[in-house]
Amino acid sequence: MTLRVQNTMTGKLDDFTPVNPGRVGMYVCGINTYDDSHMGHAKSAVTFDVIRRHLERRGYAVKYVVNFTDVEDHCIQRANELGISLDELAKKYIAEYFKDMRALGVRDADEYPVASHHIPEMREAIKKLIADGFAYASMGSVYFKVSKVKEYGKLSHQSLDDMQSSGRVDSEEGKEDPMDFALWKAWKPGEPSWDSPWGKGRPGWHIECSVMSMKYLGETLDIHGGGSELVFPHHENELMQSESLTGKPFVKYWLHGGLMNVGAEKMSKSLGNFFTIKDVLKLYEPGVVRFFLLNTHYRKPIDFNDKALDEAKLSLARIRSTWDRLRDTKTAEHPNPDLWERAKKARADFEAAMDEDFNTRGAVAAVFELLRDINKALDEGKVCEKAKEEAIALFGEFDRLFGVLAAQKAEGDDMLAPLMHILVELREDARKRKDFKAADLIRDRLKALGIAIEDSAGGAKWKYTKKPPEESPNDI
RNA sequence: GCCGAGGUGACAGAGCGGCCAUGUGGCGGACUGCAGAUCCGUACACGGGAGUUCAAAUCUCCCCCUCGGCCCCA
Repeated sequence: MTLRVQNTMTGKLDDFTPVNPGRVGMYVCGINTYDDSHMGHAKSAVTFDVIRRHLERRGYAVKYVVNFTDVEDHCIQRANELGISLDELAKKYIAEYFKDMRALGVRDADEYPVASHHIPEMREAIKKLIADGFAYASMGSVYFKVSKVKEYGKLSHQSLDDMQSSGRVDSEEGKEDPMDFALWKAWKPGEPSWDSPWGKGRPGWHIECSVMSMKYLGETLDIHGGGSELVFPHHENELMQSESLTGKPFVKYWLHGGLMNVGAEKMSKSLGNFFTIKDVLKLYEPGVVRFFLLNTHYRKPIDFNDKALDEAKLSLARIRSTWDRLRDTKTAEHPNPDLWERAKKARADFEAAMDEDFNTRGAVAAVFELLRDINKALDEGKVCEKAKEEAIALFGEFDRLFGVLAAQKAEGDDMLAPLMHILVELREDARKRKDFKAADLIRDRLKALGIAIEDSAGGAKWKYTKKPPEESPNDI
Protein backbone atom coordinates (compact mmCIF):
# COMPACT_ATOMS: atom_id res chain seq x y z
CA MET A 1 0.00 0.00 0.00
CA THR A 2 1.25 3.44 -0.81
CA LEU A 3 1.70 6.21 1.65
CA ARG A 4 -0.32 9.29 0.88
CA VAL A 5 0.10 12.74 2.34
CA GLN A 6 -2.03 15.84 2.23
CA ASN A 7 0.09 18.43 0.47
CA THR A 8 -0.69 22.09 1.08
CA MET A 9 0.87 22.97 -2.26
CA THR A 10 -1.43 20.79 -4.36
CA GLY A 11 -4.29 20.82 -1.90
CA LYS A 12 -4.64 17.10 -2.40
CA LEU A 13 -3.63 13.75 -1.02
CA ASP A 14 -0.49 12.96 -2.98
CA ASP A 15 1.29 9.63 -3.24
CA PHE A 16 4.52 9.91 -1.34
CA THR A 17 7.66 9.28 -3.35
CA PRO A 18 10.80 10.96 -2.08
CA VAL A 19 13.25 12.65 -4.40
CA ASN A 20 15.92 10.06 -3.64
CA PRO A 21 14.48 6.57 -3.33
CA GLY A 22 14.65 5.28 0.22
CA ARG A 23 15.69 8.57 1.73
CA VAL A 24 13.66 11.41 3.14
CA GLY A 25 14.80 14.91 3.97
CA MET A 26 12.46 16.59 6.38
CA TYR A 27 12.56 20.12 7.79
CA VAL A 28 10.25 21.46 10.46
CA CYS A 29 10.06 24.96 11.87
CA GLY A 30 11.11 24.94 15.48
CA ILE A 31 10.82 27.65 18.09
CA ASN A 32 11.91 31.18 18.71
CA THR A 33 14.29 31.06 21.61
CA TYR A 34 12.84 33.58 24.01
CA ASP A 35 10.50 31.63 26.27
CA ASP A 36 9.39 28.20 27.45
CA SER A 37 7.59 26.07 24.89
CA HIS A 38 3.85 25.70 25.20
CA MET A 39 1.37 23.01 24.24
CA GLY A 40 1.09 24.35 20.71
CA HIS A 41 4.76 23.61 20.24
CA ALA A 42 4.22 20.21 21.80
CA LYS A 43 1.52 19.43 19.25
CA SER A 44 3.79 20.30 16.38
CA ALA A 45 6.75 18.44 17.81
CA VAL A 46 4.83 15.27 18.62
CA THR A 47 3.06 15.34 15.26
CA PHE A 48 6.25 15.45 13.27
CA ASP A 49 7.96 13.05 15.64
CA VAL A 50 5.30 10.49 14.79
CA ILE A 51 5.44 11.27 11.08
CA ARG A 52 9.16 10.74 11.18
CA ARG A 53 8.78 7.49 13.11
CA HIS A 54 6.26 6.18 10.65
CA LEU A 55 8.50 6.99 7.71
CA GLU A 56 11.33 5.15 9.43
CA ARG A 57 9.12 2.19 10.19
CA ARG A 58 8.36 2.04 6.50
CA GLY A 59 12.06 1.73 5.84
CA TYR A 60 13.03 5.25 4.83
CA ALA A 61 16.30 6.71 6.06
CA VAL A 62 15.03 10.01 7.39
CA LYS A 63 17.18 13.05 7.92
CA TYR A 64 15.26 15.32 10.22
CA VAL A 65 16.15 18.96 10.74
CA VAL A 66 14.55 21.39 13.19
CA ASN A 67 15.69 24.98 13.41
CA PHE A 68 15.96 27.52 16.21
CA THR A 69 15.28 31.16 15.48
CA ASP A 70 17.30 33.32 17.82
CA VAL A 71 17.22 36.59 15.87
CA GLU A 72 13.83 38.25 15.74
CA ASP A 73 11.86 40.92 17.55
CA HIS A 74 10.76 38.92 20.58
CA CYS A 75 14.23 37.55 21.22
CA ILE A 76 15.80 40.97 20.90
CA GLN A 77 13.30 42.52 23.24
CA ARG A 78 13.66 39.77 25.80
CA ALA A 79 17.44 39.81 25.71
CA ASN A 80 17.39 43.56 26.23
CA GLU A 81 15.01 43.24 29.16
CA LEU A 82 17.22 40.67 30.80
CA GLY A 83 20.38 42.52 29.90
CA ILE A 84 21.94 39.46 28.27
CA SER A 85 23.09 38.66 24.77
CA LEU A 86 20.95 36.95 22.17
CA ASP A 87 23.32 34.05 22.40
CA GLU A 88 22.88 33.63 26.14
CA LEU A 89 19.13 33.87 25.79
CA ALA A 90 19.13 31.28 23.03
CA LYS A 91 21.30 28.89 25.02
CA LYS A 92 18.93 29.06 27.95
CA TYR A 93 15.78 28.40 25.98
CA ILE A 94 17.31 25.79 23.73
CA ALA A 95 18.25 23.89 26.87
CA GLU A 96 14.68 24.25 28.15
CA TYR A 97 13.35 23.09 24.81
CA PHE A 98 15.41 19.92 24.98
CA LYS A 99 14.22 19.24 28.51
CA ASP A 100 10.60 19.59 27.42
CA MET A 101 10.97 17.52 24.27
CA ARG A 102 12.79 14.70 25.96
CA ALA A 103 10.25 14.69 28.77
CA LEU A 104 7.59 14.31 26.08
CA GLY A 105 9.43 11.44 24.46
CA VAL A 106 10.13 13.37 21.27
CA ARG A 107 13.17 11.92 19.60
CA ASP A 108 16.04 14.26 18.82
CA ALA A 109 16.31 15.61 15.31
CA ASP A 110 19.49 14.97 13.33
CA GLU A 111 20.36 18.65 13.10
CA TYR A 112 19.32 21.73 15.01
CA PRO A 113 20.66 24.70 13.07
CA VAL A 114 20.56 28.06 14.83
CA ALA A 115 19.85 31.17 12.77
CA SER A 116 22.59 33.39 14.14
CA HIS A 117 25.20 30.76 13.30
CA HIS A 118 24.35 31.00 9.62
CA ILE A 119 24.71 34.70 8.93
CA PRO A 120 27.50 34.27 6.35
CA GLU A 121 25.42 31.80 4.34
CA MET A 122 22.46 34.16 4.49
CA ARG A 123 24.58 37.05 3.24
CA GLU A 124 25.75 34.96 0.32
CA ALA A 125 22.20 33.97 -0.54
CA ILE A 126 21.05 37.58 -0.44
CA LYS A 127 23.95 38.67 -2.63
CA LYS A 128 22.99 36.08 -5.19
CA LEU A 129 19.34 37.13 -5.13
CA ILE A 130 20.38 40.73 -5.80
CA ALA A 131 22.75 39.70 -8.56
CA ASP A 132 20.02 37.69 -10.24
CA GLY A 133 17.58 40.54 -10.01
CA PHE A 134 15.23 39.06 -7.43
CA ALA A 135 16.09 41.53 -4.73
CA TYR A 136 17.21 45.11 -4.27
CA ALA A 137 19.00 47.06 -1.58
CA SER A 138 17.34 50.16 -0.27
CA MET A 139 18.17 52.38 2.69
CA GLY A 140 20.38 49.76 4.30
CA SER A 141 17.82 46.97 3.94
CA VAL A 142 17.36 44.40 1.23
CA TYR A 143 13.94 43.43 -0.06
CA PHE A 144 12.72 40.56 -2.14
CA LYS A 145 10.98 41.76 -5.26
CA VAL A 146 7.69 39.91 -5.24
CA SER A 147 6.65 41.11 -8.69
CA LYS A 148 9.67 39.31 -10.11
CA VAL A 149 8.23 35.87 -9.48
CA LYS A 150 5.12 34.96 -11.39
CA GLU A 151 4.20 32.17 -9.02
CA TYR A 152 3.96 34.25 -5.88
CA GLY A 153 1.08 32.87 -3.84
CA LYS A 154 1.22 29.33 -5.20
CA LEU A 155 1.56 27.75 -1.77
CA SER A 156 -1.08 29.80 0.04
CA HIS A 157 -3.30 29.80 -3.05
CA GLN A 158 -3.64 33.52 -3.27
CA SER A 159 -2.91 35.86 -6.10
CA LEU A 160 -0.94 39.06 -5.75
CA ASP A 161 -4.04 40.96 -6.76
CA ASP A 162 -6.02 39.39 -3.92
CA MET A 163 -3.37 40.28 -1.44
CA GLN A 164 -2.93 43.81 -2.68
CA SER A 165 -6.62 44.48 -2.46
CA SER A 166 -6.72 42.93 1.00
CA GLY A 167 -5.84 46.14 2.75
CA ARG A 168 -2.44 44.83 3.69
CA VAL A 169 -0.57 47.96 2.77
CA ASP A 170 2.02 48.41 5.47
CA SER A 171 4.17 50.46 3.21
CA GLU A 172 7.60 50.39 4.77
CA GLU A 173 10.06 53.06 3.84
CA GLY A 174 12.28 52.02 1.01
CA LYS A 175 10.08 49.27 -0.36
CA GLU A 176 9.27 49.47 -4.02
CA ASP A 177 6.08 47.51 -3.47
CA PRO A 178 4.22 46.97 -0.21
CA MET A 179 4.21 43.22 -0.85
CA ASP A 180 8.00 43.03 -0.97
CA PHE A 181 9.50 41.48 2.13
CA ALA A 182 12.79 41.96 3.93
CA LEU A 183 15.77 39.70 3.39
CA TRP A 184 18.02 41.96 5.41
CA LYS A 185 16.90 44.57 7.90
CA ALA A 186 18.91 47.76 8.42
CA TRP A 187 20.21 48.26 11.94
CA LYS A 188 18.06 50.10 14.43
CA PRO A 189 19.22 51.45 17.79
CA GLY A 190 19.05 48.84 20.53
CA GLU A 191 19.34 45.93 18.15
CA PRO A 192 22.20 43.54 17.64
CA SER A 193 23.74 43.62 14.20
CA TRP A 194 26.09 41.97 11.77
CA ASP A 195 28.14 43.56 9.02
CA SER A 196 27.03 43.26 5.46
CA PRO A 197 27.62 44.83 2.06
CA TRP A 198 24.46 46.88 2.70
CA GLY A 199 25.53 48.21 6.05
CA LYS A 200 25.10 46.67 9.46
CA GLY A 201 21.83 44.97 10.22
CA ARG A 202 20.20 41.60 10.72
CA PRO A 203 18.59 38.96 8.55
CA GLY A 204 14.88 38.91 7.79
CA TRP A 205 12.62 36.22 9.12
CA HIS A 206 12.36 33.89 6.14
CA ILE A 207 15.85 33.71 4.73
CA GLU A 208 17.24 31.63 7.60
CA CYS A 209 14.95 28.72 6.83
CA SER A 210 15.79 28.77 3.14
CA VAL A 211 19.48 28.80 3.84
CA MET A 212 19.56 26.31 6.68
CA SER A 213 17.17 23.79 5.21
CA MET A 214 19.04 23.63 1.93
CA LYS A 215 22.39 23.54 3.66
CA TYR A 216 21.48 20.38 5.55
CA LEU A 217 19.05 18.73 3.18
CA GLY A 218 19.96 19.83 -0.31
CA GLU A 219 18.10 22.02 -2.75
CA THR A 220 14.89 20.03 -2.76
CA LEU A 221 13.40 18.88 0.53
CA ASP A 222 10.97 16.02 0.60
CA ILE A 223 8.93 17.32 3.50
CA HIS A 224 8.62 20.74 5.01
CA GLY A 225 6.37 20.94 8.03
CA GLY A 226 5.02 23.45 10.47
CA GLY A 227 1.86 24.86 11.97
CA SER A 228 -0.80 26.05 9.59
CA GLU A 229 -0.34 29.66 10.64
CA LEU A 230 3.03 29.59 8.90
CA VAL A 231 1.68 28.97 5.43
CA PHE A 232 1.53 32.66 4.77
CA PRO A 233 3.66 34.62 4.76
CA HIS A 234 6.54 32.58 6.14
CA HIS A 235 6.46 29.46 4.00
CA GLU A 236 5.28 31.29 0.91
CA ASN A 237 8.20 33.71 1.14
CA GLU A 238 10.66 30.99 2.01
CA LEU A 239 9.53 29.09 -1.06
CA MET A 240 9.91 32.06 -3.39
CA GLN A 241 13.38 32.90 -2.14
CA SER A 242 14.59 29.35 -2.31
CA GLU A 243 13.37 28.63 -5.79
CA SER A 244 14.69 31.96 -7.02
CA LEU A 245 18.03 30.96 -5.56
CA THR A 246 18.28 27.51 -7.08
CA GLY A 247 15.83 27.41 -9.95
CA LYS A 248 14.71 24.06 -8.61
CA PRO A 249 11.63 22.93 -6.72
CA PHE A 250 12.21 23.69 -3.05
CA VAL A 251 9.85 21.26 -1.35
CA LYS A 252 7.99 18.24 -2.60
CA TYR A 253 5.43 17.92 0.18
CA TRP A 254 4.28 20.74 2.43
CA LEU A 255 2.66 19.42 5.62
CA HIS A 256 0.79 21.77 7.91
CA GLY A 257 -0.67 20.88 11.28
CA GLY A 258 -3.79 22.28 12.90
CA LEU A 259 -3.38 24.62 15.83
CA MET A 260 -3.89 24.16 19.53
CA ASN A 261 -6.89 26.13 20.67
CA VAL A 262 -8.03 27.29 24.04
CA GLY A 263 -11.75 27.74 23.84
CA ALA A 264 -12.38 29.53 20.60
CA GLU A 265 -8.92 30.97 20.13
CA LYS A 266 -5.60 29.53 19.17
CA MET A 267 -3.03 29.13 21.89
CA SER A 268 -0.26 31.64 21.39
CA LYS A 269 2.30 33.68 23.17
CA SER A 270 0.90 36.92 21.91
CA LEU A 271 -2.60 36.16 23.14
CA GLY A 272 -1.20 35.08 26.50
CA ASN A 273 -3.53 32.08 26.70
CA PHE A 274 -0.86 29.43 26.68
CA PHE A 275 0.00 26.52 28.92
CA THR A 276 3.61 25.49 29.04
CA ILE A 277 4.67 21.91 28.51
CA LYS A 278 6.28 21.95 31.92
CA ASP A 279 3.06 22.94 33.66
CA VAL A 280 1.01 20.33 31.86
CA LEU A 281 3.53 17.61 32.63
CA LYS A 282 3.14 18.37 36.31
CA LEU A 283 -0.42 17.10 36.10
CA TYR A 284 -0.35 14.54 33.31
CA GLU A 285 2.29 12.02 32.47
CA PRO A 286 4.01 12.23 29.08
CA GLY A 287 2.22 9.22 27.63
CA VAL A 288 -1.15 10.79 28.37
CA VAL A 289 -0.13 14.08 26.80
CA ARG A 290 1.12 12.33 23.66
CA PHE A 291 -2.02 10.26 23.44
CA PHE A 292 -4.13 13.38 23.82
CA LEU A 293 -2.24 15.06 21.00
CA LEU A 294 -2.43 12.04 18.71
CA ASN A 295 -6.07 11.37 19.36
CA THR A 296 -6.98 13.83 16.64
CA HIS A 297 -5.72 13.93 13.09
CA TYR A 298 -2.71 16.26 12.99
CA ARG A 299 -4.25 18.65 10.49
CA LYS A 300 -7.16 19.43 12.76
CA PRO A 301 -7.13 21.86 15.61
CA ILE A 302 -7.32 20.52 19.16
CA ASP A 303 -9.02 22.28 21.98
CA PHE A 304 -6.88 22.27 25.07
CA ASN A 305 -8.84 21.47 28.21
CA ASP A 306 -8.61 19.19 31.21
CA LYS A 307 -11.63 17.16 30.18
CA ALA A 308 -9.93 16.04 26.99
CA LEU A 309 -6.73 15.25 28.85
CA ASP A 310 -8.65 13.24 31.42
CA GLU A 311 -10.38 11.30 28.70
CA ALA A 312 -7.05 10.56 27.07
CA LYS A 313 -5.84 9.27 30.42
CA LEU A 314 -8.76 6.88 30.77
CA SER A 315 -8.53 5.60 27.21
CA LEU A 316 -4.83 5.04 27.51
CA ALA A 317 -5.25 3.25 30.82
CA ARG A 318 -7.54 0.81 29.10
CA ILE A 319 -5.02 0.04 26.39
CA ARG A 320 -2.24 -0.39 28.92
CA SER A 321 -4.28 -2.66 31.10
CA THR A 322 -5.02 -5.04 28.23
CA TRP A 323 -1.42 -4.85 27.13
CA ASP A 324 -0.31 -5.94 30.60
CA ARG A 325 -2.85 -8.73 30.81
CA LEU A 326 -1.89 -9.98 27.38
CA ARG A 327 1.80 -10.17 28.12
CA ASP A 328 1.19 -12.00 31.39
CA THR A 329 -1.30 -14.49 30.08
CA LYS A 330 -0.58 -18.16 29.69
CA THR A 331 -1.53 -19.11 26.17
CA ALA A 332 -4.22 -21.65 25.46
CA GLU A 333 -3.29 -24.94 23.85
CA HIS A 334 -6.09 -24.87 21.35
CA PRO A 335 -5.50 -22.60 18.42
CA ASN A 336 -7.84 -19.67 18.09
CA PRO A 337 -7.76 -18.90 14.38
CA ASP A 338 -10.57 -16.40 14.69
CA LEU A 339 -8.66 -14.24 17.13
CA TRP A 340 -5.54 -14.58 15.06
CA GLU A 341 -7.40 -13.35 11.99
CA ARG A 342 -8.79 -10.42 13.89
CA ALA A 343 -5.35 -9.48 15.15
CA LYS A 344 -3.99 -9.60 11.63
CA LYS A 345 -6.83 -7.44 10.41
CA ALA A 346 -6.24 -4.93 13.19
CA ARG A 347 -2.60 -4.67 12.18
CA ALA A 348 -3.54 -4.13 8.57
CA ASP A 349 -6.12 -1.51 9.53
CA PHE A 350 -3.58 0.20 11.72
CA GLU A 351 -1.05 0.45 8.90
CA ALA A 352 -3.66 1.54 6.39
CA ALA A 353 -4.72 4.37 8.67
CA MET A 354 -1.15 5.54 9.16
CA ASP A 355 -0.51 5.37 5.44
CA GLU A 356 -3.44 7.65 4.78
CA ASP A 357 -1.87 10.94 5.76
CA PHE A 358 -0.78 9.68 9.17
CA ASN A 359 -4.28 9.15 10.49
CA THR A 360 -3.36 8.44 14.10
CA ARG A 361 -6.93 8.52 15.27
CA GLY A 362 -7.91 5.84 12.79
CA ALA A 363 -4.92 3.80 13.90
CA VAL A 364 -5.99 4.04 17.52
CA ALA A 365 -9.45 2.84 16.55
CA ALA A 366 -7.87 -0.31 15.10
CA VAL A 367 -6.13 -0.91 18.42
CA PHE A 368 -9.36 -0.52 20.37
CA GLU A 369 -11.17 -2.79 17.98
CA LEU A 370 -8.76 -5.58 18.76
CA LEU A 371 -8.75 -4.70 22.42
CA ARG A 372 -12.29 -5.92 22.82
CA ASP A 373 -11.55 -9.24 21.17
CA ILE A 374 -8.42 -9.72 23.20
CA ASN A 375 -10.12 -8.96 26.50
CA LYS A 376 -12.88 -11.37 25.71
CA ALA A 377 -10.45 -14.12 24.81
CA LEU A 378 -8.43 -13.30 27.88
CA ASP A 379 -11.53 -13.63 30.08
CA GLU A 380 -12.24 -16.99 28.50
CA GLY A 381 -8.64 -18.17 28.51
CA LYS A 382 -8.66 -18.59 24.77
CA VAL A 383 -5.62 -16.64 23.66
CA CYS A 384 -3.47 -18.99 21.63
CA GLU A 385 0.22 -18.52 20.98
CA LYS A 386 -0.16 -17.36 17.41
CA ALA A 387 -2.85 -14.82 18.23
CA LYS A 388 -0.85 -13.57 21.17
CA GLU A 389 2.19 -13.03 18.99
CA GLU A 390 0.20 -11.16 16.42
CA ALA A 391 -1.52 -8.98 18.99
CA ILE A 392 1.73 -8.21 20.75
CA ALA A 393 3.16 -7.23 17.40
CA LEU A 394 0.36 -4.73 16.95
CA PHE A 395 0.90 -3.26 20.40
CA GLY A 396 4.60 -3.10 19.61
CA GLU A 397 4.03 -1.17 16.40
CA PHE A 398 1.58 1.08 18.16
CA ASP A 399 4.09 1.88 20.84
CA ARG A 400 6.99 2.36 18.46
CA LEU A 401 4.94 5.03 16.80
CA PHE A 402 2.97 6.63 19.60
CA GLY A 403 5.39 6.04 22.45
CA VAL A 404 2.66 5.91 25.07
CA LEU A 405 2.52 2.43 26.55
CA ALA A 406 5.18 2.64 29.20
CA ALA A 407 3.45 3.99 32.27
CA GLN A 408 5.24 6.40 34.47
CA LYS A 409 6.70 4.57 37.42
CA ALA A 410 6.03 5.56 40.94
CA GLU A 411 9.23 7.24 41.93
CA GLY A 412 11.84 5.78 44.19
CA ASP A 413 9.84 3.14 45.98
CA ASP A 414 11.25 -0.26 45.24
CA MET A 415 9.70 -1.29 48.53
CA LEU A 416 6.22 -0.70 47.21
CA ALA A 417 5.88 -3.99 45.38
CA PRO A 418 6.83 -6.29 48.28
CA LEU A 419 4.74 -4.25 50.70
CA MET A 420 1.77 -4.39 48.39
CA HIS A 421 2.23 -8.11 48.13
CA ILE A 422 1.79 -8.42 51.86
CA LEU A 423 -1.29 -6.22 51.92
CA VAL A 424 -2.90 -8.07 49.06
CA GLU A 425 -2.25 -11.35 50.83
CA LEU A 426 -3.74 -10.13 54.09
CA ARG A 427 -6.77 -8.89 52.25
CA GLU A 428 -7.21 -12.14 50.36
CA ASP A 429 -7.10 -13.92 53.66
CA ALA A 430 -9.76 -11.65 55.13
CA ARG A 431 -11.97 -12.26 52.12
CA LYS A 432 -11.67 -15.98 52.53
CA ARG A 433 -12.86 -15.61 56.10
CA LYS A 434 -15.72 -13.46 54.74
CA ASP A 435 -14.38 -10.57 56.75
CA PHE A 436 -15.41 -8.08 54.09
CA LYS A 437 -15.21 -5.18 56.47
CA ALA A 438 -11.48 -5.65 56.84
CA ALA A 439 -11.03 -6.33 53.15
CA ASP A 440 -12.89 -3.19 52.17
CA LEU A 441 -11.00 -1.12 54.68
CA ILE A 442 -7.70 -2.12 53.11
CA ARG A 443 -9.01 -1.37 49.66
CA ASP A 444 -10.47 2.00 50.60
CA ARG A 445 -7.39 3.18 52.42
CA LEU A 446 -5.15 2.22 49.53
CA LYS A 447 -7.45 3.94 47.11
CA ALA A 448 -7.05 7.15 49.06
CA LEU A 449 -3.31 6.77 48.58
CA GLY A 450 -3.72 6.36 44.84
CA ILE A 451 -3.48 2.59 44.62
CA ALA A 452 -6.34 0.57 43.21
CA ILE A 453 -7.01 -3.05 44.14
CA GLU A 454 -8.92 -5.11 41.64
CA ASP A 455 -10.17 -8.59 42.40
CA SER A 456 -10.35 -11.15 39.68
CA ALA A 457 -10.58 -14.88 39.27
CA GLY A 458 -6.82 -15.19 39.12
CA GLY A 459 -6.27 -13.30 42.36
CA ALA A 460 -6.19 -9.65 43.24
CA LYS A 461 -4.09 -7.14 41.35
CA TRP A 462 -3.01 -3.69 42.33
CA LYS A 463 -2.05 -0.74 40.26
CA TYR A 464 -0.75 2.70 40.83
CA THR A 465 -3.20 5.43 39.93
CA LYS A 466 -2.09 8.96 40.22
CA LYS A 467 -4.02 10.83 42.84
CA PRO A 468 -6.47 13.36 41.50
CA PRO A 469 -4.83 16.76 41.29
CA GLU A 470 -5.38 19.01 44.27
CA GLU A 471 -5.64 22.05 42.09
CA SER A 472 -8.90 22.95 40.50
CA PRO A 473 -8.90 21.58 36.96
CA ASN A 474 -9.28 25.07 35.61
CA ASP A 475 -5.95 26.02 37.02
CA ILE A 476 -3.92 23.81 34.84
C1' G B 1 -12.94 41.84 1.68
C1' C B 2 -9.67 37.83 -0.21
C1' C B 3 -7.40 32.82 0.68
C1' G B 4 -7.41 28.21 3.42
C1' A B 5 -9.48 24.49 6.82
C1' G B 6 -13.86 22.92 9.00
C1' G B 7 -19.27 22.14 10.66
C1' U B 8 -20.77 14.14 12.39
C1' G B 9 -24.60 11.29 18.07
C1' A B 10 -24.29 13.98 25.41
C1' C B 11 -19.02 15.17 24.53
C1' A B 12 -14.47 13.88 21.79
C1' G B 13 -13.43 12.12 16.98
C1' A B 14 -12.67 8.74 12.15
C1' G B 15 -15.08 7.88 7.65
C1' C B 16 -15.95 11.06 2.43
C1' G B 17 -21.10 7.15 -2.73
C1' G B 18 -24.23 1.43 -0.47
C1' C B 19 -21.79 -2.19 4.97
C1' C B 20 -20.56 -1.56 12.88
C1' A B 21 -16.00 3.61 13.14
C1' U B 22 -13.68 4.29 17.72
C1' G B 23 -13.21 6.54 22.67
C1' U B 24 -15.31 8.87 27.21
C1' G B 25 -20.00 9.22 29.41
C1' G B 26 -25.72 7.27 29.75
C1' C B 27 -29.05 3.15 30.20
C1' G B 28 -29.96 -2.39 30.72
C1' G B 29 -27.60 -7.10 31.60
C1' A B 30 -23.53 -10.95 32.74
C1' C B 31 -19.54 -11.70 36.29
C1' U B 32 -18.46 -10.10 41.69
C1' G B 33 -19.72 -10.52 48.91
C1' C B 34 -19.43 -5.38 47.23
C1' A B 35 -16.48 -2.30 44.15
C1' G B 36 -13.38 -2.26 40.04
C1' A B 37 -11.75 -4.36 35.63
C1' U B 38 -13.85 -7.10 31.58
C1' C B 39 -17.72 -8.71 28.33
C1' C B 40 -22.80 -8.52 26.02
C1' G B 41 -26.84 -5.44 24.58
C1' U B 42 -28.88 -0.46 23.85
C1' A B 43 -30.13 4.81 22.88
C1' C B 44 -28.29 9.31 20.69
C1' A B 45 -25.70 11.50 13.96
C1' C B 46 -24.10 13.63 9.89
C1' G B 47 -25.25 22.89 9.81
C1' G B 48 -29.62 24.46 6.29
C1' G B 49 -31.83 24.31 1.30
C1' A B 50 -31.96 22.58 -3.75
C1' G B 51 -29.92 18.96 -7.21
C1' U B 52 -27.15 14.36 -9.33
C1' U B 53 -27.81 8.91 -8.34
C1' C B 54 -31.16 2.73 -7.90
C1' A B 55 -28.34 4.59 -3.46
C1' A B 56 -25.37 10.77 -0.26
C1' A B 57 -22.16 12.56 6.22
C1' U B 58 -19.93 11.11 1.62
C1' C B 59 -20.63 14.24 -5.31
C1' U B 60 -22.62 19.46 -7.43
C1' C B 61 -24.68 24.40 -6.48
C1' C B 62 -26.46 28.16 -3.06
C1' C B 63 -26.84 29.86 1.96
C1' C B 64 -25.54 30.04 7.28
C1' C B 65 -21.87 29.45 11.09
C1' U B 66 -16.78 28.51 13.31
C1' C B 67 -11.53 28.61 13.21
C1' G B 68 -6.91 30.05 10.89
C1' G B 69 -3.98 33.41 7.50
C1' C B 70 -3.41 38.50 5.19
C1' C B 71 1.92 42.48 11.76
C1' C B 72 4.56 38.38 15.05
C1' C B 73 3.42 32.96 16.02
C1' A B 74 4.45 25.42 15.84
